[in-house]
Amino acid sequence: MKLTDAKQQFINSWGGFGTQWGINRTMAQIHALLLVSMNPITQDDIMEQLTISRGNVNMNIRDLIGWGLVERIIISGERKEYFTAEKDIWKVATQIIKERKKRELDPMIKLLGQLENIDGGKKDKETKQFIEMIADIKKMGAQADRVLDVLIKAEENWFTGNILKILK
Amino acid sequence: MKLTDAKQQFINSWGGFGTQWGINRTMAQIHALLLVSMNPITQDDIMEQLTISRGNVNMNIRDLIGWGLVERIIISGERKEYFTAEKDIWKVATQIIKERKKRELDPMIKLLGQLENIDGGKKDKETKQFIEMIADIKKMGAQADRVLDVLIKAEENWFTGNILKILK
DNA sequence: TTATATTTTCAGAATATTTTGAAAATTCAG
DNA sequence: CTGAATTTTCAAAATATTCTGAAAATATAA
Repeated sequence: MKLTDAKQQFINSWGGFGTQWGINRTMAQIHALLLVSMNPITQDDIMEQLTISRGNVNMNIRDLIGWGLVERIIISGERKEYFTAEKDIWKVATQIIKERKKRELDPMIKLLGQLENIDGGKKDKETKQFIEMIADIKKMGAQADRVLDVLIKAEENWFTGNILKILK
Repeated sequence: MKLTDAKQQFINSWGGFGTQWGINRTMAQIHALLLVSMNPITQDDIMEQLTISRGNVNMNIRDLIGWGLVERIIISGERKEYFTAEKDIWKVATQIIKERKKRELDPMIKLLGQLENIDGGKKDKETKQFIEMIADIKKMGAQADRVLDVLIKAEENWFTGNILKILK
C-alpha cells in the first residue's frame, strides 16, 4: 500500500469511527488529517485535501480547538493561520476522556441527584424501586468517574503496558 | 417531585444522553422506560407512553434485543409479547461495554493493522512517522481492550467500591 | 382450515444534522 | 487611514437519519 493511500484510508475510516461515537464525521476527518500531517497546515490545505467548504473547515476547526485537540499556529511573516494537532496519542486520549467526562458524565450525575427527591420518600414499592435504580446508576457513574480520573493521571504508563498495575 | 414526573424526566434525559453517545434517542428512551417499569410491558404500552409509532417501537426493540439489553417475554395465555430490560445496572454496563468493544474497538484495531503495511517500509521520515503514529494508536487500542476486559470481569465489585483494587 | 390478533417490514414523509458559499467582519501591511 | 487578504458567520441547500403507517407476513385460537 502506498503512503498517500494509507493516509487517505486512515482519514476516511477515522471519520467513520467518529460517527459511531457521536462525533461529526468531518471533524474526525480533519483531526485525522492533522494527525498525519508532519507540519502545520492552513484552512485552504484542509479544504483542498478533504474537498470541503471553507465554512465547514472553519467551524470544525473551532470545535477541535474547543476540545483541546488542535492548536492555532501563527507563523511570523505569514498572513495565513496554520493549524496543528497534538501528536502524542496518550495526550489525545486523555484530553478526549477529560472533555467527555465534563460534558456528559458530570451532567448525568447531576440529573440523577435531582431525580432522587421523590415526594413522600420511599413509601410504596414502585417509588422505592425507582429510587434504588437511580441510586445505582449514580453509583456506577461515580465509579466510572473515579476510574477515568485514574486513567487520566496514568500518563505515559498507557504505553509502557503497566496501565493495569497503576490502577490499584 | 412526583414519581411519574421523575420517571418521565429520566426517560427524556436518558434519550438526550443517548444521542450524545451516538445512540438513537428513541432507542435510549425505550430502554429507560423498560428500566423503570416494574413489570414487562407490550409494544402498545411503549407506543402509548412515548407516543411513537408501532414500527418505530418494533425496530428499536429489535435493536435493543440485539444489544442484549432487552428480553422478549412470552406470558402463557396472553396473545401479545411482553418486553423487559435487565435491571442490574452493572450487567447493563458490562453488556454495553462488551458490545461496543466488539462493534467498534475490534474493527479499529484490525484497520490499523492493515495500514502498517506501507510499500518500501520505513524509508523516508514521513512514512516512518506515519507508521509510528498508527502503531501508537494500535497500542492504545490494545490497552483499552485490556482495561475494558478487566472491567467486564470485575462484576459486582463495581458496587462495592473496590473496582480500583480489582484492576491490578 | 379460517378468521383474527399481533408482529414485521419498508417506502415515503418528517425531522435533524451537516455543508455550502457568499456577505460581513476582522486583520494587517503599506 | 486604505485596501487586500483572511477569517468568521449564518441562511439556505444538501444530505442523513429517524419515524410513520399501512400492507404483508406471521402466529394462534377456534
